[in-house]
Amino acid sequence: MKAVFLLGPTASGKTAVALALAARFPAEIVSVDSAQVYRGMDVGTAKPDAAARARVAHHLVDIIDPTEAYSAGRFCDDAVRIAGEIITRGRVPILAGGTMMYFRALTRGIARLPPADAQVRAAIEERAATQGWGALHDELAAVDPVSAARLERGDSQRIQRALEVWRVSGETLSSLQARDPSPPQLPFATLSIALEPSERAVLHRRITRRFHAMLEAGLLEELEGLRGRYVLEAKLPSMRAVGYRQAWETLEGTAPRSTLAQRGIAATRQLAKRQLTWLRSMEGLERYDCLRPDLEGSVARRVEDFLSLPRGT
RNA sequence: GGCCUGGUAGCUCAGUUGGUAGAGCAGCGGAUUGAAAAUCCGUGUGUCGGUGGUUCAAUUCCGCCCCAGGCCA
Repeated sequence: MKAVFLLGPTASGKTAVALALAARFPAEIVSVDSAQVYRGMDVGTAKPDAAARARVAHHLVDIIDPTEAYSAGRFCDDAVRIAGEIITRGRVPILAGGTMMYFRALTRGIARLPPADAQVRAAIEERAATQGWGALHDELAAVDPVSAARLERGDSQRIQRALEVWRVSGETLSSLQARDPSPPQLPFATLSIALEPSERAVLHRRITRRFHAMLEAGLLEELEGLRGRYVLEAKLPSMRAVGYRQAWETLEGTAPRSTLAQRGIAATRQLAKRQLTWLRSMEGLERYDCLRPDLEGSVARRVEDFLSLPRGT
């Protein structure tokens, strides 16, 4: 009853490590990635290719359309269920990815809250458009002063969520969050491996190369195709994903094609920085320099110890 | 070779009627409870191209030099 968590920023080599592990013992990979859930968004999310997916089972990849939304709450339910099924099959679940809030929701628990309500969100957004988020922050302060004190006046997304919870459930976000604070016990023992670069500059170089490769692999064309198949909007979570947002701007003509690479690379670096901030604050991780030679081998030896397996070569 | 226009933060540029300078972007640090690849908060010393001169004081005015672009030969 064991599972492996593998976390790291974008371009840190998670996929290669996960596949190397799966080559050494029977395993299945559970993606912990808020963008790889979308069907058709392959190039920009660096999804594992068909060969890798034929070799090792991948879960929580291609599970919704880009018109839909996923969430940390759904991820927790899905991941716990799927990991259990993998264990039942006699294999080891490798939960690998870079969406750190999903990891945190899984390991520290997440309060039971009402799911998103598109109508309520639209109504709140409409009011924000005329009155500004400051007014909505004031409104939140009247009903849920604890949450309001925690949130910045400009934090539109969290103010909206707190008001949404209040309107949908009649209870405040802060009281619901305080209700069952104890983290749910995961039904398996875990080893958490974090991949972090010893030199940020090297990661930046990798990001640059990778984004250029994505453009050559047809990121822009992929998005054009998606726009033909689905009714998409810029505000959808899928279209806010790094790379797709910038490509969208170019297709709409609001930002020139000539700056696409530069904008996409910057957005990716900023993502990596936020991911590294998460990792620094997380406890209970075994940290590996993702730039070290033989990263796959050293992680594999540690994981084999954890699983009490005889060592591979 | 001559004339013109530029040379200020990593990049694009603003500015100082002479008192050593500031925006956007990037970068860096942080937060993070069903949108999280999201959303938000904080963070700006840089030989003001070089060198001489004028001045109490020059990045600012003047001379020369270097570099880039343009025009004329």
